[in-house]
Amino acid sequence: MARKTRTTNTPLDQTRIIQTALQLLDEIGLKELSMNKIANKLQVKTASLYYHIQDKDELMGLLADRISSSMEWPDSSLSWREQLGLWGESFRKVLLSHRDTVDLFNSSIASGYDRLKQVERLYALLSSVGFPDQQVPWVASILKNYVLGFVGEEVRLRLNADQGAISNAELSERYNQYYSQLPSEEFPTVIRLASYTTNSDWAKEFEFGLSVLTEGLAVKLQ
Amino acid sequence: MARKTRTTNTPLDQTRIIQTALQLLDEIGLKELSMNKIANKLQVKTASLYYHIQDKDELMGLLADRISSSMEWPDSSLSWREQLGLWGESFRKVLLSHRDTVDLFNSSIASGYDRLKQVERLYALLSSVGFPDQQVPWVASILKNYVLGFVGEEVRLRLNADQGAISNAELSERYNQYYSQLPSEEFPTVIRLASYTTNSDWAKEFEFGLSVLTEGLAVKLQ
DNA sequence: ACCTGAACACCGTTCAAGT
DNA sequence: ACCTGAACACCGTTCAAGT
Repeated sequence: MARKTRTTNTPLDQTRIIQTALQLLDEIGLKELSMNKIANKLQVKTASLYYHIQDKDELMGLLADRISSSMEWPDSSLSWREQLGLWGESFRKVLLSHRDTVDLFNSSIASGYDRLKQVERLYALLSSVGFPDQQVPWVASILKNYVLGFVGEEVRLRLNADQGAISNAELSERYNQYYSQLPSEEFPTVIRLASYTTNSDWAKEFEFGLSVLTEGLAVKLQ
Repeated sequence: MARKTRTTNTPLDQTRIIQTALQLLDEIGLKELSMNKIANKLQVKTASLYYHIQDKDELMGLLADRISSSMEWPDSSLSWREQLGLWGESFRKVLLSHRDTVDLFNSSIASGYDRLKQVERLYALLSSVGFPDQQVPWVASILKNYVLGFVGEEVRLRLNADQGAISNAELSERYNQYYSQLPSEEFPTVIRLASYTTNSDWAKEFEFGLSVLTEGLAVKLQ
């Protein structure tokens, strides 16, 4: 038999699996991301993945960790309001840098090094600002949930728009039509505000919400 | 052939499917809830479900709608702060009344009658308080996301506790041990606050967060 | 009109066996 | 040590066929 000259594939390891999974995530989205497809892309049988990884859940956790490792942190010489503002924008940017990250983060508990590191930094910031120990995890959780919730909704609504390759104005018009079909005695306010439920400036809306939080937190700090 | 006296099953319809699915949801949780198992519980073949329902996604939406139909609404004669406080508690109560409701709500867009009705009521409240039209959907979204995020985390952490049938003190101890394994130069704050990350009074923490939001909103209203 | 049998194209995971 | 073949117990969905 002729000796095959096919190059031996570089061996599998967690890093390579994660990297490929992340690529695939961006191509096909979280719902379509399967162990089979990841293995396929790595030119390997599915069972091989299980030598390097416990199960799909663990892989999802590693993915989330990998993504959050690219968080940038605000300079600690800034005021706490500025720091929180920049933190929020930075977190949002990270979440928008890959597909379906919000679902990914929500489906796995933060236990990896990189995600814990984010928690550490946020705790430290809040603690230095003057929040009592008991409230620090509470406040951190509020902030984290705000960003996750916001970006989750942002992505859901943007997807609706992108699917049809439609302009903002057209989308707004479509919503208007949808809502105006509703019985007007039952949904007067929804109908009246229909045009405001879509065509918004996401960055501006994000900042608005974050400032609601910081104002509220400032009151608590008094 | 002998005539079978087996009672003919009451015919399938959406309502019966939803009801059974909801029961099953509480028994086995969202991840285990499959069309097969729902059909099985109804003593019917899986394919039959598809005569009454488009697909699983639609069923999940109907489920979410059914759950949110039992929302109670605060008396509109109260102050807006009180109304928002009661609204939050009511929403939280509804979410805690069935298993995995947060994932359910997050995986389906609000389009059914009952969920839209909740939106209408919240919009109306915020509008009457004096928020400008553009901000009403923003604020509603902030409030909704706060409750969903909070309850999601509450359920996740409570589950950790219930799995081991463990007391609050024991759980806190376990967390302490877990966190103290971390390198102390890297995670000083997380380690220091370890005991506060678990044994909290959920109702109190919920109220705290909601009051942060209302204080912040009050500032915006000035 | 309502339900089913049978098939399709997938899942995640395990484990003995191969190299 | 690392990978695979083969199997297991499931998924959601479709559709011609039965009553």
